[in-house]
Amino acid sequence: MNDLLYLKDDQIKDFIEQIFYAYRETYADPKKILKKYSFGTAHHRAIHLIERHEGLTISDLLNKLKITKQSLNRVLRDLVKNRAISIKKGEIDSRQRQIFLNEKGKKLFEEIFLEQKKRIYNALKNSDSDSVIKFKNVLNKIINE
Amino acid sequence: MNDLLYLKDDQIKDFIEQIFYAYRETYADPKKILKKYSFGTAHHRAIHLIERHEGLTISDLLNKLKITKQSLNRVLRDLVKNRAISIKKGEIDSRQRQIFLNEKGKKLFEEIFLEQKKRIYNALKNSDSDSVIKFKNVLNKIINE
DNA sequence: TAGATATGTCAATATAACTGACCTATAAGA
DNA sequence: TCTTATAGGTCAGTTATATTGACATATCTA
Repeated sequence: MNDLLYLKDDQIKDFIEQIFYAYRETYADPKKILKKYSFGTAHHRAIHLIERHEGLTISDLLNKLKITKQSLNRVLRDLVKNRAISIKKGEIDSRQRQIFLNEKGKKLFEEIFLEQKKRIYNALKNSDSDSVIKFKNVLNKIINE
Repeated sequence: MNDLLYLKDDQIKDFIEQIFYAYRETYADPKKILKKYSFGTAHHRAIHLIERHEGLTISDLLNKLKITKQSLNRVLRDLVKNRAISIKKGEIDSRQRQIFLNEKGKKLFEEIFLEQKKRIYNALKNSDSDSVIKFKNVLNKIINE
């Protein structure tokens, strides 16, 4: 298909394998912390996205997570019950709901992030900025393909 | 924690989000194909690793997947039943089992890979080799942290 | 031969997703 | 204003993938 080494099938297969490991390890690190709060990785992903996109709507979150609203509902119910998040009527369109982290949710996020950060931080600290920029660019191209 | 832009928390949070998207999208692509064979992503991951590491043992596979042997057993049973793989006694240590793809498994792998490859191939084809090398290096550091 | 190792399996449970159906509230267009 | 579309909530049942714990067998190693 191509004579460039980095486009050979074996290289692509390696990437597919490594993307799996990178995801699994990155999200495995904070599982002990989550368990203290009786949360799982589904809650983690939701909290992460809410922190990164404060005030996002239910459908924003559904589009990012790509799960059904029934699945998301379980997760959000748990987070509301725990007072980690608040769900408010949309300011412009009141059919919508906007999701925010409460103080408790912010603290939980920080605790999770502190643990999860280590792996990425340690991987990047010995990389030059050019490597990091190029890593980000390729990652982005993979996502947006 | 650090004054380098690419080590700021926001950047790290972005990476955590992007690693999730990259994994999800990469493994979502072949789901329709898998469904034809009544297989899921668990079977896909196993087939991928068996293809990449022909003749690997049960414990090799367990170490790569990091799931319990009970979980793996369901997956391998399905694959054996489908004649996608063969499990043979270890040549050196006959307590061990070595796993191989059959012709049917190889064809299935190729069908899955052809679909999954597109995303990675298209992402890499417009990147220079330096970007690809650096992407691989950073990914590796994340995994081995 | 005794103990350690590699694997297989039964049973119960947990987590996170799914499909399908149906409901309310609100916005937007004819 | 009436109608339809959209955003979201919820009930019920099911599926996929993982877990824990217990126990069994075969084989290697000291």
